[in-house]
Amino acid sequence: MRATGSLPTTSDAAWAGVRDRLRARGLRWTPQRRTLIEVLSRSDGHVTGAELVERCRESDPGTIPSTVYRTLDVLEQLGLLSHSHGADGREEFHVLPAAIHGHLHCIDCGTTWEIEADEAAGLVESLERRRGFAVDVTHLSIAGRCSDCTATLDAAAATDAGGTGDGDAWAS
Amino acid sequence: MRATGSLPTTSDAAWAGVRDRLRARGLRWTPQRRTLIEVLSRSDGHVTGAELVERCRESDPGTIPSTVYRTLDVLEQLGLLSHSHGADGREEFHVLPAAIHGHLHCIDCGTTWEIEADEAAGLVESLERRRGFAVDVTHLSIAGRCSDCTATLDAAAATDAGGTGDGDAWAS
DNA sequence: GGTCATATCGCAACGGGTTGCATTTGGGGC
DNA sequence: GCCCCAAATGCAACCCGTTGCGATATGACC
Repeated sequence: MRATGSLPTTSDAAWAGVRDRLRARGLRWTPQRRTLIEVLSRSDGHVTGAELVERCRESDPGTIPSTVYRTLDVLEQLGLLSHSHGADGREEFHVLPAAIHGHLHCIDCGTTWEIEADEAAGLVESLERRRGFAVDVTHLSIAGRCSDCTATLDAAAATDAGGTGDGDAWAS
Repeated sequence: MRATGSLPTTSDAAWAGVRDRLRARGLRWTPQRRTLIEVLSRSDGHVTGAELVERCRESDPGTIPSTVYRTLDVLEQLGLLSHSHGADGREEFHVLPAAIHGHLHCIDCGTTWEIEADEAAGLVESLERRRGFAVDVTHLSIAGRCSDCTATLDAAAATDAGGTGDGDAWAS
């Protein structure tokens, strides 16, 4: 595990100032926070809370979940990450959102895709105009079935004509 | 609590055939399911899982959570309800969805609104066309700030010019 | 009415996440 | 270098929901 100096999946630069940004707000720089930041700086942008706890434990076996979650809240307030909920409702953290974006979630294969703000722009504007509702795009998580899984499913249906049958009410 | 014959918030008719629909599929009609159905038939359309467990306990103190959740799954397969996740990721059940619809969720006041399929149609079509992704509109839950809360917030900001300041990255 | 397969139940343990509170500790001020 | 207070930690209990499994009971068939 030691990863002597490489594997920087997200830009290290962005994390460099965290300590000072915390201090500037009267918040503190602690070993536990340092551990989490290090884990985050190595992550590829999409992680669940439980995964983060797990990875923190790799560096510091004494890691306590509540500490991690509380720190994640703080970092979210600093704008260093955002979270949404997967199709199953579990927390999913998005590290260093370079651009404001939402997520697409395939209920069959579980894959996640990002959707850029402009893809949702129509919806956002329409809700804003018609209801004055300001959508939090970063929290937006859309469930459904991806093209691959739809194809697989169609093929299966064609083969054993009859198939599973149920629960596809929404796949118009 | 006996509600001798009234308080039917959702159409009773829709629930009448449940027993037979279950049987037709080789599923069973049990006292526990009867209890849950009765609770659902009195509900106003939007409930959390925990609320349902709680209300079932009112009629039958011996109610076990896992039984309730499992029955909810079954009913969802029958199309009698659908679920999504609130802004906090908790399960939210939508009873007897008369029309396919998604939900809007104010992160400040917690109110929920329904959005009809056509309001999301633009998004749905665009995702279908551009990615072949079939959106599950019934599971769609959009977080953001409603017009009232936005107004309140703006007023507050105008007053003590400075305000809370943070975390509003998305309220473009 | 009795038999039997199996759907469902009850229960207990678990997983992810949150909360309240006593204790510790960062770090600014002296 | 030391003091002090608020921020943060650790811990324990809790909440919501899920899962595995042995025990029970529905309801189809006779």
